Amino acid sequence: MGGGSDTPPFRYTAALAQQIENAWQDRWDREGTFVTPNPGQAGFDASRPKKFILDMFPYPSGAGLHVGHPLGYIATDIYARYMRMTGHNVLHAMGFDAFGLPAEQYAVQNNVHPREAVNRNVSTMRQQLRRLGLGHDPTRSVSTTDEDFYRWTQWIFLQIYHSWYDADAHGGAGAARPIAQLVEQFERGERTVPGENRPWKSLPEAVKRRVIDEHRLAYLAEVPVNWCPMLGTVLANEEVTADGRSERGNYPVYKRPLKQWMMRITSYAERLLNDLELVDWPEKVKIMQRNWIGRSEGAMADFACNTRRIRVFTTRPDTMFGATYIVISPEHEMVDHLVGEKYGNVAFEKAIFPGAAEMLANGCSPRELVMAYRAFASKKTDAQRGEGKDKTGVFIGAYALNPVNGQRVPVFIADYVLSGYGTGAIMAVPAHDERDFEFAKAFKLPIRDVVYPRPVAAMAHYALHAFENEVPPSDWRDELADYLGVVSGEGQHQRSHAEMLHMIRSRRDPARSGGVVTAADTSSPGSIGERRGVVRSFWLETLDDLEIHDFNEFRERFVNAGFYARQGEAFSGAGLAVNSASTSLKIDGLETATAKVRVAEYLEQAKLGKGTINYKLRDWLFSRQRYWGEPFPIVFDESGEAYAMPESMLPVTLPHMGNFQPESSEDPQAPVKTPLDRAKDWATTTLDIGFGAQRYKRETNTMPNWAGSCWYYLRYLDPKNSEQFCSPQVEKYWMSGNAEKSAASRLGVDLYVGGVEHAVLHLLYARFWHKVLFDLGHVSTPEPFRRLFNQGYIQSYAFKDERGIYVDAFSVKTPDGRNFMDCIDEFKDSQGPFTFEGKPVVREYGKMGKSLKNAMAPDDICRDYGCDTLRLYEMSMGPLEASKPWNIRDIPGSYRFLQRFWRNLIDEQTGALRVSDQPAPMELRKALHKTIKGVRQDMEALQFNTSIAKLIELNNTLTKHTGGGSAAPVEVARAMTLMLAPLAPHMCEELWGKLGNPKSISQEPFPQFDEKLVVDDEVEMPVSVQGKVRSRIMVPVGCDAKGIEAAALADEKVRASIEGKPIKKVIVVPGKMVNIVV
RNA sequence: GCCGCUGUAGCUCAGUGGUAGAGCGCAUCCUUGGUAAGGCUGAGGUCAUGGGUUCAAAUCCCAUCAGCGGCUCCA
Repeated sequence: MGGGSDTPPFRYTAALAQQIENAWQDRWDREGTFVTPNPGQAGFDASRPKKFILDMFPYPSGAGLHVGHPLGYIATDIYARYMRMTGHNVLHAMGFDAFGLPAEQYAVQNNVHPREAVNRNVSTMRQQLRRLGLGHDPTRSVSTTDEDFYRWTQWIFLQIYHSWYDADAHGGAGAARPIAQLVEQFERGERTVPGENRPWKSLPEAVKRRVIDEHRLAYLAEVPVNWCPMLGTVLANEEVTADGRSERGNYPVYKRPLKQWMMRITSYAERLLNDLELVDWPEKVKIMQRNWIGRSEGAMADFACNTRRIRVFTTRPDTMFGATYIVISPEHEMVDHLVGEKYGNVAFEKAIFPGAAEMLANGCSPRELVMAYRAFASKKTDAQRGEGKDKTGVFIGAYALNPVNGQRVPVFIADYVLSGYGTGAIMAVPAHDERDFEFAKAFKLPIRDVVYPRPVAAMAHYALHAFENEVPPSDWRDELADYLGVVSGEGQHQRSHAEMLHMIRSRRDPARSGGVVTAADTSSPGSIGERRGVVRSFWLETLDDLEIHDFNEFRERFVNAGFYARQGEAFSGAGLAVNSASTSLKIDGLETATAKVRVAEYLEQAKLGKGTINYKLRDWLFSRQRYWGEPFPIVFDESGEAYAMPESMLPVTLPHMGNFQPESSEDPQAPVKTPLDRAKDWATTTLDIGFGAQRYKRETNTMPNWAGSCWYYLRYLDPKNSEQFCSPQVEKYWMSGNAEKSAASRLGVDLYVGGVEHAVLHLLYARFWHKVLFDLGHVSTPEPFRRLFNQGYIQSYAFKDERGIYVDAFSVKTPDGRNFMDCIDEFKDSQGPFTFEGKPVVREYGKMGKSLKNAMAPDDICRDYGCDTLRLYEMSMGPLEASKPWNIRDIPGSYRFLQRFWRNLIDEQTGALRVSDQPAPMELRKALHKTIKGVRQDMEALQFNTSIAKLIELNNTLTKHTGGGSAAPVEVARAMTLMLAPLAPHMCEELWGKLGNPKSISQEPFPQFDEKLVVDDEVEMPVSVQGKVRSRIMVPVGCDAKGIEAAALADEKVRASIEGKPIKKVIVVPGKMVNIVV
């Protein structure tokens, strides 16, 4: 390492780095360097602004860290160190998300109890993180599995359980309120009981209870879940593969209704959406959350059917005149009531699905077909439902009435309508919805245009109202193309479409102008302009594309409202309503947006529906049939009623179980038993929860592993508090700040760094809990995470052998027998062949990971180079947010930079400091101050790669100085050490000590720059003639445009380029460049 | 299919209308004596492609191509 026996004794080698790093890590621990006091505690400085810096909660993997994991941790550490050096109180801690499936699976596979596995893995991970020199506050570390932690997770669950969502609060924005307030309102008659005519007091207890439970933000409901009988548990959607099998074990997964705890996150949909505007997050993540919440404006409309009404949801009420049939989901509860006795004669297909034809031939009834179709549809998993887009379905032998025109339309069931979205029923508008179009085509149902974009509307107008001279045998296609060009011409859109059509048409009326457009018309619509020829040929091409050749056929399309049927695809964009009039409502000619409003108004008036807002977001399924999770603080009495346990009984501790594995079965209908059901002594208990001592059964489901990560950041603030989950004063300081600042700076965590894979679920769930706590007055900010930053992944190559199994990527050889990993650059685009133990392997590229057998442990790099080198390398790989390939060959570059810097300050032979008190030469000093300015900016913006590049450049400048035999000026040495300290803290601590400072460098102020020293007094400016750079001139910084112009024109090379031609124009941008136009 | 991001030196990336840049790698030479060492100097670019706007485009606009990510019968 670092040379042979000749290596100078005090060179910065791996061995020296290790020695320095160990010494400083010990000293940081000993002195509690990174312990951060809370308000009111000794050492707390209230005058400093706060920074709460947070990493996404890691799961303590048994596999240990690889070099990809700490990328974000190193970044937040650098940022935290920089903030400490710029006068902030910094809170930066690290805890462990140790409940959940991965921990349980690890325990099963390694045959240890999860508790033991977690303890072991946490301590390994703490060691690894410590080795990276991360300056976390060790006193604030928490684990979700600590009783002292999950006691408060249960407490928050109770807060949610004891709350309801008052949609009227805050002028309609809504807020969570204690459920006791709801009961008071009912009692005082201030609020009517939904679905009840009787006053609250006269209601039976059971009804009261049902009403209250239906309002709770945490509630029990029977919902379809992903049930995997072989694993004996429900699975989250992301744990189910595309083929409807479990990710682990590849077992079949079924949809099965189960009674589960739910969280009413849908109540918060609007606020979760709107408050995204308050936070400084990557736009990408905001978009993902918006899509997930999936707000859509539309209308509910009731289609009368027999004596009942089918309620549909649509985002396009303006197309209601084009609704030619109705589709409801196969599981829709109304199907049984609506299904007809027998089929009459119809002009469309009655049923399409495997076996349907035979059934129809045998004269099966609608009911029988419905049953058969339901069986067919339920066999498909969600994923399979989406696979083939071929439409299937069954006409149920009933008709409904279209509320806008009274038209009788057939009712179908089809699995392309999902029961969980909207009302589970749609009006089908085949001309303006792709799915409906496909279905209508398959079932031979009518497809009727009701919206045309402007050009098509113009075509329709032309087709239906053409003058004699515009139809065959005249050259009508030319006329039409010309006319379309005019209609679609620039500046025409301000006019109403109808107005414009009228104007243009009347001008072309042969009765008026003789069919000749005169030159007098050239400035008004319909005129002859310069570009008419080009525009006309464009429209002729369009007519060709639309296969418009025969006038009568063309006209027929519009007479039958069958333009899109003929086109073969739906038009789902906005345009103008057509063919949309009845005796009660007429929207022809209205723009889509206006038409939507008009139809919604009509529906409301006619009591047939109303405008409404729908969300894709569903309530959050909060139960897991697992052992390794937080128990619910809930018990059931003998009749099965649920009761919350009082706060005083928390925590409800998880019983120790030797066998904690879930029960598996091959029968998808086998009764669901959770592991905790088997803990008989625990599952049944005698308690006094306010009704005297009674026997109760405990809730034996556990919480999902999202629960702990929903609020862990709040516990970092006050980790040892045994009275509250967090004291309000402490919460207020770290989340809202001490001063009266702008709203933006009061929004919680100042920087939250983590992978984009948590863009939706974790961040949405955590925001939801935080908002509930905010509404109930437990936290001071409406949002938990003000600034979010997604670090990229470290990627690497992976190799699979013939069996498709990953092989150790570090043993893969190139064709010439070298290790692939040592020469990635050369073989980046090569196809190999690559071999592992002589056998051919296939290369892949992706995220680094243990399972891909391409992971490199940070410990190895620390051993070979020191962790300062590793930190520096990881940060200089590229922008933090970018994913980038790990390339071991680039690490020595970072290592050598540290060596060069060290050598600039330290005599490698004696180990003595080698700096001089002489002032730095002006050039060096200027370079220093420019660097300080740049590094400060880069640090704030988390652009550590560029701040490192700037420091390398400065070090190169310094090397030129010291290379001449001079010692580094102390002002440069000090400033550079301080600037490098957040990035390579151990080396800089050491140098800082040698520079005569007893205090840890982490407490020292970051260098300031002198504004005067970052500007040059002379700048070089390029002079270009006709846009080409011909020369460069030096001008003083303050020089005005005239002076610069004179200097430029005086330049010889410039004069040569001008060649005496007359000068038309001289453009001078002071400080930037001169351009001479001749 | 839809949405988003990216495309600049061999590699990883800076560069928000005004001079094409950094680090690493590579090459020459010097020091060092055999190396993942130090220093000097240097080569290396159709800024993905094609149009447009402008005195001036890597940068702004439009289209296309390639790569990556997310969502996907969401009415």
